[in-house]
Amino acid sequence: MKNRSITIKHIAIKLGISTSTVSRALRNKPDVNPETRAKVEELANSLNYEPNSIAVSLVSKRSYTIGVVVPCYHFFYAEAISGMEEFTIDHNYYIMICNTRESYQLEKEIIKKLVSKRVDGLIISLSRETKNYDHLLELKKKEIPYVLFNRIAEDVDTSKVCVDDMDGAFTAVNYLIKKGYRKIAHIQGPPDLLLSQRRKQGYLNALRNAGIEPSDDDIITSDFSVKSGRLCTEKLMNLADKPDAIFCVSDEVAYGSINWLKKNGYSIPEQIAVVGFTGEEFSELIEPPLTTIQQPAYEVGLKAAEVLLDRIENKNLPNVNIEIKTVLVQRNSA
Amino acid sequence: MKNRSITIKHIAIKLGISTSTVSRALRNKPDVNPETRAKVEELANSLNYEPNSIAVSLVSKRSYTIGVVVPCYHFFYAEAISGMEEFTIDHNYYIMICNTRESYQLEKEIIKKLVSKRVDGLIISLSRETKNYDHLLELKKKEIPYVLFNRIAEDVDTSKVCVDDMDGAFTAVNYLIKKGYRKIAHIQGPPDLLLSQRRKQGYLNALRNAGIEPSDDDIITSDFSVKSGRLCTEKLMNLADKPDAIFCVSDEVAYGSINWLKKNGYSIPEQIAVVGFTGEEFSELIEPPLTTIQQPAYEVGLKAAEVLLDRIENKNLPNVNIEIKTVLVQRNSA
DNA sequence: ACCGTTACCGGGAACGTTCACGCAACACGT
DNA sequence: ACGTGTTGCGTGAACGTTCCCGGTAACGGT
Repeated sequence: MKNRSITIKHIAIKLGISTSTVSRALRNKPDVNPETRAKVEELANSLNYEPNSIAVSLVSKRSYTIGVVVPCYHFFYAEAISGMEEFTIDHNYYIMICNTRESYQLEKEIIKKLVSKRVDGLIISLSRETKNYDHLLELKKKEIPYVLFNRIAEDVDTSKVCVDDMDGAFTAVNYLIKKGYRKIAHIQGPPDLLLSQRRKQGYLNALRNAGIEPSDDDIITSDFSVKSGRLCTEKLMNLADKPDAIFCVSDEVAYGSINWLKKNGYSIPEQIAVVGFTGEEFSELIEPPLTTIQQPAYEVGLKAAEVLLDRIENKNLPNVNIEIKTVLVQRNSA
Repeated sequence: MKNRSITIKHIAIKLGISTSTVSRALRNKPDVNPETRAKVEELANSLNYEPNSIAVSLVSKRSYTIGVVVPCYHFFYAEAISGMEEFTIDHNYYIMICNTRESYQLEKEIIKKLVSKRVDGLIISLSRETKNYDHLLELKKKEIPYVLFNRIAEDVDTSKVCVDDMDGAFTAVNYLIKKGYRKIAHIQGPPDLLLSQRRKQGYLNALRNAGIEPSDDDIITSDFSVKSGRLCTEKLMNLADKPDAIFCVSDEVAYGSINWLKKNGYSIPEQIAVVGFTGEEFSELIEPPLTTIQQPAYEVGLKAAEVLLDRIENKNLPNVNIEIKTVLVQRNSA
């Protein structure tokens, strides 16, 4: 009582022809009589035949599957994954998603497993712990194409897709300056992350560009969370020389910041302005609606998928380094 | 210059033994001399050998992959998928995620493709358009286990995991009644969705339970979006007999509702109360923080994965129908 | 009558594993 | 001397495809 799904062989036997002819007929290859082709197609249809893609993969050495490795399921990644999925499905690829939970160890294991599952390529956003890139070099050695996105590493030789963080930060801070704010603080992300560094650099550039000398006291480190947004804001507001504006590394940090400020009687944006970075769907729903730098997450995912698929189909395409521009969304928090 | 990854055969040849011995050695099977086993393991390690899981799948007829089909990438699904992924990865399964974008046609095609990819099972949340279940019956016929979650269909014979919507809605409305609200309106979801019906039923039950006769005018239909929350609220507040509380089918609808109410000068919760359903992360950040029914999305996903994996490992387990309880989160909007 | 071409089809190997057998070698007890 | 076990290993088929190669038959041209 074996649960055999129907194969090319069944069709061949039933029609009294060989499996190779059936195979040819089904894939619209030449060298098959139109009549036999019709008969094969008819039978295949009526039997609801579906080729076993495992077997196809074994011979073609292509799985039409790509591995996606993210460090968490933050809003940004959900959006980005949505973009990847939409692009890949239209090109007949499927995505396999894994979460490293910010662990370098897990990241290594997961990538290894995905390779053993013979994915055709990988789209990776590095974990917060990742400082060593040997596991990525291994991919290069095995000639498995991969693209880094969002959390990238500068000195890894591969294609990358991310947002122009420096430019986004510059725009945000510049906007604050134009609005008349002068004492602008920055709640930065984990300092070892490239995107944190870049956003901070944009912040510094904007200040210096306006002739304002940044102070170290005005830069404080968060971990992206709402809670740390609250904490950092508290510290900032206990400074002798209080800021009149805060540029936050992420929307969530900004939520925390606004939350603390309101609770402690500050009026936004009159007494103090807050600007975020991400452009979450909800940023417009909080009170006051958040002025923020919108990252096109969906587009980042889609682009990453596009770059990868190109490199899968054509292995010797050169690497690209795509930085997608952000857009400033002006609302009422600044 | 073929990019051959290393196989069991290479190891066999290099060691002068047969592939079956290597296979046995690597999988800790009996019938192999400890010495040869050691040699095999050593060589495999030094060559960084990873079994080709495609080939393994072909013979074992197991892919250790499960297909996840969702209608959109809403917050709830992102959370649920996170739960699935965490559970499955720990059991050495991988998930393949596809988005039907609320289309019945796409849902059918995607499921068919996933089957041809030989997934070991499926976790499905139905599209809004799905009224015909033939594609699910097809799965049953092929003996591919699948579980429905969240957007389930009552008359399909399979395992299901969802939230106890009726109970959640009852709790929410009952809470409003206890708080003294009497004229409670309901912004419902698309009426053909089972979860809409159940939440509405919970709402009705709570009212009748308190001796309040519900009025048809107080029930109005949304599509889950923030925008429709605004629209529905506007209609409700233009009624001759205005409600003093609104029970919303989702948090997003509640955001829209609150948004409209504030813009039009209503004070919450004094003049009118709003209660949501979902328990998004952001529901506590809006003004006023939203009282809502928290759906444990992560847990739903995890449970769905657990139920499916059980049924994959043991095909003749009976179906289960799991309803996970929600919890009322009391905040300031009611 | 001969040869070349074309159209159609089948045989068999290959992809990288696993698995059921079978077999040799040796040990043990009678 | 004989049977009986046990240990360790190899052979070959199987999983469901694709692909290379070769073969046959028919046809047309000289």
